[in-house]
Amino acid sequence: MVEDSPELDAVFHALAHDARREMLRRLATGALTVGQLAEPLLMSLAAASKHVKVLENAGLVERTVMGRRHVCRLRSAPLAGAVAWLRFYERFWDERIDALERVLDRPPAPDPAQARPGTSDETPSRSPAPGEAS
Amino acid sequence: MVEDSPELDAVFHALAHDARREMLRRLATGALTVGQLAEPLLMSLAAASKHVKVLENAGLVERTVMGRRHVCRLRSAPLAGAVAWLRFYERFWDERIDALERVLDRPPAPDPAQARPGTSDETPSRSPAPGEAS
DNA sequence: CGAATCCTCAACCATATGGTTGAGGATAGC
DNA sequence: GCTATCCTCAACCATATGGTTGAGGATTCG
Repeated sequence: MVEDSPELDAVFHALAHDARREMLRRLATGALTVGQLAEPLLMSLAAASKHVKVLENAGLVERTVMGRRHVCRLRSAPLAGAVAWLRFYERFWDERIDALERVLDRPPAPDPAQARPGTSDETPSRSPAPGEAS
Repeated sequence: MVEDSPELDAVFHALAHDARREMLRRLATGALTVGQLAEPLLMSLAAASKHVKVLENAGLVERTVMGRRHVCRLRSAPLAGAVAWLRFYERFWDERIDALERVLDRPPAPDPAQARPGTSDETPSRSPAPGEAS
């Protein structure tokens, strides 16, 4: 029942550190070596190397060894899985759409599917929410 | 320098564990007590309680103490921030790989190794990326 | 060749995570 | 009041994370 998703674990974990998000952000502008990725970060090269490995482990970075340097490229496919997971909750923040649009500096999505809060078919033992009425 | 985002750190970290994602999934169907959240998980109540606290810390769960039970409600707003961050990378997995190539360094070769950054003083071309600061 | 460069590896350290158990505070129910 | 229930807290343990330094393999350059 408790469907395990080690892949999602790895992706979210990789994103849970600012240094790694920073690396991805910079990789979005083009391939970079480990040394270049490490440069702006205030940590040793070895530490940055570990972060790269975490990203690689999550499938977010692809490494190509070119002689003595390791060139890293962004592989964003795994992020799609993360977004897919998050998308499920979009309907729940509709009450705060304004907040969402404030963060997204882009025009909001038209209207994906349903914007209604939970009324769907999926009603997994919706317990009476004890204490709801006191 | 490396702009810190403790909020994003907390959200992504909260999502990086299957038990916590499972909790959010179930909370999407309605408010649940800590005990109910813990029930399907194969761990002690105390352990589940810690997970709830992690979610709470990330702002993903709102707790209302009702007598002796703690009722948890989903607060999905922080997820919007996570999605906003991820959305930036949509262009890269959206079959618009050409966009990547375009942003890629000046060398037009498809081989990322061509991103050969100078011999001595490399100058990684920094295209505008969100929140880029170094 | 010899030296500089890029990067990983291994050892080490401090702290965080994720789990357990046991104690117990606060309520609810009898 | 007494007891059962719900949940947190504290202590403890094992392992993971995130950082350091030092050694050194592999390349590239002079």
